[in-house]
Amino acid sequence: MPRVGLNRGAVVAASIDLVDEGGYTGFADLTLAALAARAGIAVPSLYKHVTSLADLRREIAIVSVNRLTEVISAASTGLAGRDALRAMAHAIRIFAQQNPGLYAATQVAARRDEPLDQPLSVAATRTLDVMAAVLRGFALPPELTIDAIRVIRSALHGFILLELGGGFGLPDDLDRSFDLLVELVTAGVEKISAESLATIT
Amino acid sequence: MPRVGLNRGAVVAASIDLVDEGGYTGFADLTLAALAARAGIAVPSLYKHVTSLADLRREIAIVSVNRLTEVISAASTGLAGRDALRAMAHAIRIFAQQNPGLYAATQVAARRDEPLDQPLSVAATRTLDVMAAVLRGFALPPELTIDAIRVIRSALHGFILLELGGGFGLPDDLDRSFDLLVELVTAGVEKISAESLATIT
DNA sequence: ACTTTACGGCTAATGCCATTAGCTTTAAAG
DNA sequence: CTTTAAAGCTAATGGCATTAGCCGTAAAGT
Repeated sequence: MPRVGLNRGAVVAASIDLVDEGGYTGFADLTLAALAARAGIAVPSLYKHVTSLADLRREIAIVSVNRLTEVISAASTGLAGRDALRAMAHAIRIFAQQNPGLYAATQVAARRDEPLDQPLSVAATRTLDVMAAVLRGFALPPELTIDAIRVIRSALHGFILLELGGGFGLPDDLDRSFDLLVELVTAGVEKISAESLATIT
Repeated sequence: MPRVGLNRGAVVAASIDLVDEGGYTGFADLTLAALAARAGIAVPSLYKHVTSLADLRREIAIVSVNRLTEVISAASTGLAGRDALRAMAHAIRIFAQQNPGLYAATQVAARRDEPLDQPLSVAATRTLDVMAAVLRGFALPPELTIDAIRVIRSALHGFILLELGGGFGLPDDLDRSFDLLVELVTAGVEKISAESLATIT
């Protein structure tokens, strides 16, 4: 038995490859059997590096969330206000199109009561922080920032899920629909920003 | 073996009960073993009424989509324009909150190439028709109607998924965030409606 | 009323999956 | 050169969907 010489990192990396090759359902379809085959070892050997399939999924989710954060950050740096928001929106969509499996992995919510989800929770919080930073240019009051982020996340998330999942019949002119969505949300955020400023004044 | 006297309808009904009791993940967690236990028969006996688990899932999806269509229709009849849109939005969210499992079942997309998905496709089309009817009051040109429906679906869908999946940390003031989302989308649709009218004139 | 047939149930068996237990070997640490 | 921990292995278990094939029951025909 010539040792392959794997470690947790290599196993996770291999699983990420598999997830991404599997398209939108790659994350849900991930199986230890497939991973072991890819890594060139027997299935039970995986347990030397990973405590369970759930553990592996968590790890993949963390990596995916971090990549998404990175993408958002990269897309919006140097921009502000509506430009930053638009850039973020398109960057997220492109990430999802290019890495549908990882985007799907991004969706797993961290349970606050589950200690094992703690690292994922931290990663998710960082994403939200970056999103909040993108909104800084709108000068929204704190409570409205929370609402605005929720609205933006919802709209983008919903569109992307429907797009990846094939929920919009024909892929006809999806770009135009997405642009409209982004413009609509951007205009909405600008509006509530203006209103909140008016109230203060 | 005292016959239980089941038929396809009863089996599907029992599975729908199970899915709905299972909360948000009830649809994904549905298992023939659990269903057989609930129905009081052995697992293989289910195959006398259903050709596979996938078949059953499809059936559940159809029922769920039809219920959602009904909910939207009921909520919006007698209303028009922004009132109809608002009513639809809130009705969908309430449906999802009260029947998280069925709402999740609603998400399964019909593949156009798969003949078995045909009935589901039909059901989904009916939902879109009702949504289009809700938008009638805005007098949007046809292409914009498609875009508008996509935007609305995306926003509502995304919010509801994040809400049900626990994607928004604390459930703190989610109602307010949702109201904001609805107002924002409504305002956006009104705006593009006004713009398209202006273009024509 | 009697027979026939179709249907609704059953048990047994298969195969895929994750997971656990316990063994062996390699490679690094001493 | 020896020890030891890590990394691999095979074998076994239990949950799941699915298939094959058997048997009683209830309805349909005569």
